[in-house]
Amino acid sequence: MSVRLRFAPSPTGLPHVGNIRTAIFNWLFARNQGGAFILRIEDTDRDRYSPEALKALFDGLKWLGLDWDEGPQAGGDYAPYFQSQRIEIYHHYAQKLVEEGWAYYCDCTEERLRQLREAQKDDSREAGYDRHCRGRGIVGNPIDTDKVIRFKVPLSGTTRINDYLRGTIEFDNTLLDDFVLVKSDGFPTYHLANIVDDHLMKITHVMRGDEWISSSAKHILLYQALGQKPPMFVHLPIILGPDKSKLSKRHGATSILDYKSMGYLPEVMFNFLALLGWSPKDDREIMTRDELIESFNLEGINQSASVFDMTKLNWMNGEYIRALPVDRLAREILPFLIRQGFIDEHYRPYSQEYIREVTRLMQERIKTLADLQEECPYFFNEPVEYDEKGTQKHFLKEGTESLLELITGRLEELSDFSGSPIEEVIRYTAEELGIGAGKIIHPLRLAISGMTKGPGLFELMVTLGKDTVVRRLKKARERIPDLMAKYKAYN
RNA sequence: GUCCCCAUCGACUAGCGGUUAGGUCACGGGCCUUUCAAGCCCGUAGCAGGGGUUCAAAUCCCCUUGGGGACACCA
Repeated sequence: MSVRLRFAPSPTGLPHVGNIRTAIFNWLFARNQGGAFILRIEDTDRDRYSPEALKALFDGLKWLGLDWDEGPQAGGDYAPYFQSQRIEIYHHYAQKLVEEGWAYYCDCTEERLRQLREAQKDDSREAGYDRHCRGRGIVGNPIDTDKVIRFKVPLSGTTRINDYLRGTIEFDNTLLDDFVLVKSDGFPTYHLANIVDDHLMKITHVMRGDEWISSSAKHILLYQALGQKPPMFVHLPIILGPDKSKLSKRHGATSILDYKSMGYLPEVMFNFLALLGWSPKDDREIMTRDELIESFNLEGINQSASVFDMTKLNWMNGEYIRALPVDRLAREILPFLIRQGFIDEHYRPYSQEYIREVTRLMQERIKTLADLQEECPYFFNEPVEYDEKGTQKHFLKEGTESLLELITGRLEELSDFSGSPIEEVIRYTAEELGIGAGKIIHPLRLAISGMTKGPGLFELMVTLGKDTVVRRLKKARERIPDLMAKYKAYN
């Protein structure tokens, strides 16, 4: 029998990288085994439901290339895949459980439950529902808004869950309270809906976050009551922030779409997340989607939580960026340049060719698609200020003005403003003046870009073009007296 | 507080009784070089502690400690 895996998010917030990692593992295992990957939307919490979250979820999955064989938009033999559209199914099972004595109606008010909790807080003894209605024989209907249906947890004994990674885990039944199956709004809780659907949809492996371990005893009990065989559980270790607590909003970006807008490539997020908590057991780090599918297995999943390391993510993104064909990279960078206001949709005021050149020059110098703004604004804007350290080092020497003037004049006369003639002019001048070429190159770079780092100067000049270069050189020369005065005053 | 899970360099990890404890990121040094990157070379750095079992323990067992998670009419 082939495996059937599901990813069952609830659309209550933006898709968290932790959940996405879970989706990736499920997807990878399904693809590795030639099984099915099912997307099921657990939208039974009508208070927290958010259409934006649902859209973001689809966007995120599609961005990463996590296609589903069954689910919303795809359909499938077990449709519908929105739990909110399966209410009657849950009611049927809930009613059956009540009739068979596994569950009961409860009409305790919120107020009573609140007081109960209050009293238990001081007492510090058993927590949870006190089973007030367990023996009252209340008759009802799942749609009744003044009642809930609770599961009748055995008063003694232990429940064992079998986890693929951790073996058998035991829970004392006395620790469990009579949890709610159907809420007073008629919607099922996660516990009921999840078990019913996993059974009906013939899910073979439940791969989900670690945080579910403690509830899984309830799930086993439900499977038993329903006379069903539980699937294989694979509880995945959670993802931590740098401070080792569960990765959350306060650690910064947590939505997969945040990473998209920060300039990370989808294949990087996929590769990186796949390696967070799973290892191919060899030394590979950069792995293609196909390699990941081919290598993925349950044995490689780690048992301990792992820290989401942005530094390594940056490295990996850089690796992928460098490996990309220039044209593809330029295309990926485009939306970022537009967003940053450097160009419009038609490359104006520049050209596709210009953007391609900038991309080519910057390819090995950026870590994210958004880095151009920081790394090389001079390709799009005139430098308004000059790097401070650079200024002190390269602009304040006697003779810098005349040097710039000399070079500017010679460059202006060049009819062929390309790499080697430019280099020739500079090297010749250096020789003529009896100085190292660096003595000319550094001040020139600063004058042209305002920065002390960047692509090779000659390439940079060619890309910017003669007019721009000459204009910036003249402007820099004019400003040097001011700069000298300013820095002299400080020193 | 109760229950549960986890424990190898700062981070991600390999190791599944016998290894000089390996790789990657980061960090430090060097090479290359017009700067910054990239690339290449080298290096610093780890089995939480204590008991067992065994000829032999990072690997198996127990305890301690530490970290994390769960304790809803949320998932």
